[in-house]
Amino acid sequence: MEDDFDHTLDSNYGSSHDKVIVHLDADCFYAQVEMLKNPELRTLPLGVQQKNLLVTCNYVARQCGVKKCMLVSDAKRLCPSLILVKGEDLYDYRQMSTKMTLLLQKFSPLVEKLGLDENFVDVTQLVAETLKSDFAGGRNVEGHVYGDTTSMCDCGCYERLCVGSQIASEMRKQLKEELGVTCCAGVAYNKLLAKLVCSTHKPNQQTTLFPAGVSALMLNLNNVRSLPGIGHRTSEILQSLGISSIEQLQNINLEPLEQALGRTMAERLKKLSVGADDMVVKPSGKPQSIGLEDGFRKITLESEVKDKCEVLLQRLMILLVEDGRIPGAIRVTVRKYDNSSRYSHRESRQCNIPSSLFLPKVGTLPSNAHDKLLTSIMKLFHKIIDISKPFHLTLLGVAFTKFHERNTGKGSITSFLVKDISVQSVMNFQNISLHGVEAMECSSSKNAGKQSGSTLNYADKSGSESEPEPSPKKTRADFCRGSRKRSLTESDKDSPNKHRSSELRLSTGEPINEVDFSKLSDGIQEELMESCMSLPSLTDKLGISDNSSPNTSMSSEDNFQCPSNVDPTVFRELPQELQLELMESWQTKDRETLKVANSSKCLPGKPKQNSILKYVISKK
DNA sequence: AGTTATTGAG
DNA sequence: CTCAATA
Repeated sequence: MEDDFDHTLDSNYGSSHDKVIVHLDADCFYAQVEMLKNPELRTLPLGVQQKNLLVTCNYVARQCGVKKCMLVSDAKRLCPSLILVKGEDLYDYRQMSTKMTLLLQKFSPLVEKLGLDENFVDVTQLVAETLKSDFAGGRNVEGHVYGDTTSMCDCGCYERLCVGSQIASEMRKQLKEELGVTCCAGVAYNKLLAKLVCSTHKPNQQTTLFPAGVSALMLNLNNVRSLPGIGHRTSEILQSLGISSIEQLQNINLEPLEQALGRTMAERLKKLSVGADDMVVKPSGKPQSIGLEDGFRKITLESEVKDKCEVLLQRLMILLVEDGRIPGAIRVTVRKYDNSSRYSHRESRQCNIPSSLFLPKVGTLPSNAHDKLLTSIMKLFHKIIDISKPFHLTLLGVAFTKFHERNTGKGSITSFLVKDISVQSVMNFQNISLHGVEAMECSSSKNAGKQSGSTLNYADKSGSESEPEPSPKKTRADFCRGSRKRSLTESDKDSPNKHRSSELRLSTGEPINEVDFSKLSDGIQEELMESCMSLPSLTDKLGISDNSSPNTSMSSEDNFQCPSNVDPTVFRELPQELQLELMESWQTKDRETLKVANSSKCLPGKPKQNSILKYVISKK
């Protein structure tokens, strides 16, 4: 660990060979999970269905010519015996995805999730340790090697990538043995190449790429569209420049490219085209926003809008409780009817919200939080849509952002109760249904239908902050022998049986208990009381920006905010009730009653790693 | 500096 | 459709 891997000092950043990246991609992920749930399906042709779309299918089905992203009707024609299971509730898939990421984190803390079924792992460190401690010379590649192996690079990458391939093999072995999941893996010295080479041998195989094979791998790509980072828009622009093949992209001059795409994009694409990529494996934490949206044919009435938003909000509250953090702002998104541009012309507005809405009010449950939020949502809506004129919407979305962590210790009684109480308040509201539809693995093949029922989907909380294992000095022996202690029993126990979609699930898997405050012991009552009092002060300090400038276009003005003309230091010390009152009176434009004082920025620039400590310190 | 729009990936 | 990263 005294080795430094400071790539930023390299001049050839992006094309140096000093990292080892493994990309893992689970084979037909949804279908695999379904087969684990019901092993009888293993030998039968199986398809996973969302709406009228076959989002994926197992390899038995593929032998009949069934492909993913087919219409269900077409697939049935091709393979009449095809078994179909609904894949709209993503719960079990998320659960498995989390387990996979957790398992991979034993090899390196640098695990980046891509969707539910892919992971990047930066194993540079583990490779270095292995090379250091393992004197045994013979370096063999596990699995396939892509392309040419004759010419060699002398920077040492050959040995590193060999060890990388062995690590990848061990990862796949453990994923199979402990979770029952088969994966493909790609091993290379950067993310781009690891991902590209991963898919060269499917399924359940792995491939390693050495520098000698890079050129061939790139040139074998069919067109620029298959480069990660080039989507439909960029590929259209490139097309208009007469570029469709990778080779053309490699050879075009930088200037015209810059002209069309801007300097940063142009330079990035040029590098990508020759297999250079300096993207770092960034451990995925919790999402920065949690939202839901619903597409539909038309909505023209305000009352319909309100109804839709209310439903979205209800479901959103569940996700919020599962997430455990407190949002600092809410955003509303709208898509107006527009038959010219098939593409999403969307508009959104957001405003801050007081975190007090999400705290337990002891004794009196926060029944009005919902209404307050709904009011905010409608206000935001009115900023986008002038309802005095007719309007026609095709989509509504609501999302929470600007999260901050709950501030009590993670295992603390309070955090448990807070969670619990929130859950109850949500449940009280109405009964809820958890349902998700996701067009995965499919390049959005038009929801021709109406009512594209809203999707429930959010990143898993496998994140870095839960820090399941600090992984103290892994040696090769460690990962090779693997820790097989875990999981099998665990996953058997909470086996993802028939979870009804209306069932409410906490992320921790803990049961929801009734909590009667008065029955709690005095000590606990006191602790709860105390933390309730301290919560708003801390969270307000962390989460609410002053945003006092009235000139910044559409923002602030109404809705809840930390009163900008109150010294936050003073504000923080006030009792919760008073804080609330201040905020409310401020919100209702009753601003004269507030003392003017200096207002300083409450939020640091980057809410990146949301450690409370960091926030506090950077607040100076 | 903070919001909003666009793009890309799954 | 959800979420991140940019612009």
